[in-house]
Amino acid sequence: MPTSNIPALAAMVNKLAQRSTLSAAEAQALLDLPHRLIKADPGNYLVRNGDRTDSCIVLLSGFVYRSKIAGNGARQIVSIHLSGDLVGLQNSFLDVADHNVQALNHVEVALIPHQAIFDVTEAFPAIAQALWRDTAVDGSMFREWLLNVGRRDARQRVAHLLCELALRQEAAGLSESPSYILPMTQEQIGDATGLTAVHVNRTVQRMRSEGLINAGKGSVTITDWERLQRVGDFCRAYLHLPATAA
Amino acid sequence: MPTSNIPALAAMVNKLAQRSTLSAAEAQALLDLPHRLIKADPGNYLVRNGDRTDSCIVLLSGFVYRSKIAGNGARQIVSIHLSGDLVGLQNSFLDVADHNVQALNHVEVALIPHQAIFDVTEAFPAIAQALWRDTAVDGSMFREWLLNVGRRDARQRVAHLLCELALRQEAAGLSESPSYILPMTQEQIGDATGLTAVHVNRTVQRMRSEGLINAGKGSVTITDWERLQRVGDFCRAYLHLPATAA
DNA sequence: CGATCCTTTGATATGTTTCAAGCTTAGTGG
DNA sequence: CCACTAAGCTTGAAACATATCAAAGGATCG
Repeated sequence: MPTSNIPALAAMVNKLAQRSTLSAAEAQALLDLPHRLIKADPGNYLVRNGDRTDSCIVLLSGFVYRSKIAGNGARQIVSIHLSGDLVGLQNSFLDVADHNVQALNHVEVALIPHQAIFDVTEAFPAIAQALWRDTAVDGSMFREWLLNVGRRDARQRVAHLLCELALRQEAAGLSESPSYILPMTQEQIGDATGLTAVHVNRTVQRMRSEGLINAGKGSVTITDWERLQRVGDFCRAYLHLPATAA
Repeated sequence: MPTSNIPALAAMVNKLAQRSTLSAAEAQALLDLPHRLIKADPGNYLVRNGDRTDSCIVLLSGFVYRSKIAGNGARQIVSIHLSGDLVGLQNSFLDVADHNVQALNHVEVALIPHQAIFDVTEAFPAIAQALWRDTAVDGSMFREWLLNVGRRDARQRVAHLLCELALRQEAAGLSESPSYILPMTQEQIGDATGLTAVHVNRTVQRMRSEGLINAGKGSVTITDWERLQRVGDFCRAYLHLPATAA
């Protein structure tokens, strides 16, 4: 149960409202979506590749990641999600899940039945658009990750990942720069960037010695944001976040 | 102008109908979408990174690809599209294009105004779902490419790409296996797989000598489909195509 | 039928992986 | 609350896949 009387899905609605205009009625319809609350521990599966899902996931607290496994057993993390993110929306439209969803740390999620999503989108076309836009942004982030993994070297990849997570957490109001929580092991960072845990380790050390970041103990401090962005070839446009005052 | 009196958007409608159920009225509404026909030559840009687009692209003939450019100038191709594909749907929801769309060979495309898309989806919820599902499949393909580029070696990557294109062309009724048209240079194959043109060349030669494929002159012949799939760690599930009789 | 783009080849450089071991930290049960 | 254990981090040396550079040969298209 949430700590206060803030509705469970409030963070999700806020995030959607950042990118799409929602009337009070539409926002309320989203808040009223039926859902079931679930807790999970680090590593627990929320969805398994091949599952036939009947609901989509809204992350209420903690972090989850989506991954795929190659035939040789290698894992590729394809996205990382933070609180307020709609994770399983894609699966609402696809017969069978084509990837895994796992908890990164202790998480709380809400499961919303696909049918409830469909119903609310039929009743409110603006909601359909907002959710569809969310799916489109998801796609944009995959494209950037593809560029990251396909065409950048190890240092750039890690820097880019750290920039993205910093900005997303800040945009979601989950952290004040320059520090944020990152409950990822170096192995998981490697799985997200197409690198080995060993090489991530050496890369992070190098970045530390260069005065770019300070990482460890489940959190990251960015010591030179401007330079880290330059190193990571980071440009926020692909996140399609609203322009900030700063 | 198309060669016969088949409606320009027929291939798109067929493709959508493979994954979603559409009534006759819905199919007709899609066929009736207002559009402008455009031709383009190899390399021509249909959308540029940063563009503010007002229409989405349906590919009528030929091939296009989407790409992103890293700060150092390296290109990553993030998807390849064939005739009947809806290419710019994502951009309908995003302020500014986050990638390029370019012609691979001589192409004919239809441009449909975003507004027309919105209108038809409001009138026909089933169309909204079908298009949304198309966006979701797009996402699924990005995830698989991410796995391909991040966790497979050169031979697997190229094999996987060739399998995907073979299957998609066959599913679209554009080719009979085992041969199909592939107007990509080895450099472009490299850009799609995160490799160098030189290394693609050596990899393709090896695959040729192994009796897997026969490539050249803008087309590919798969000489051992079963083995190529195994080599490429290819599993069609992520394409979310309807099950075939075979 | 020339010019440009694409493929091929060789030699060398380099980034990243692999393997293996020691070290540190965090969590758990007695 | 300490000791034990497992998980994660760090380090080094060697192997490997892929990139880079450079140049020659083929194909394609106006």
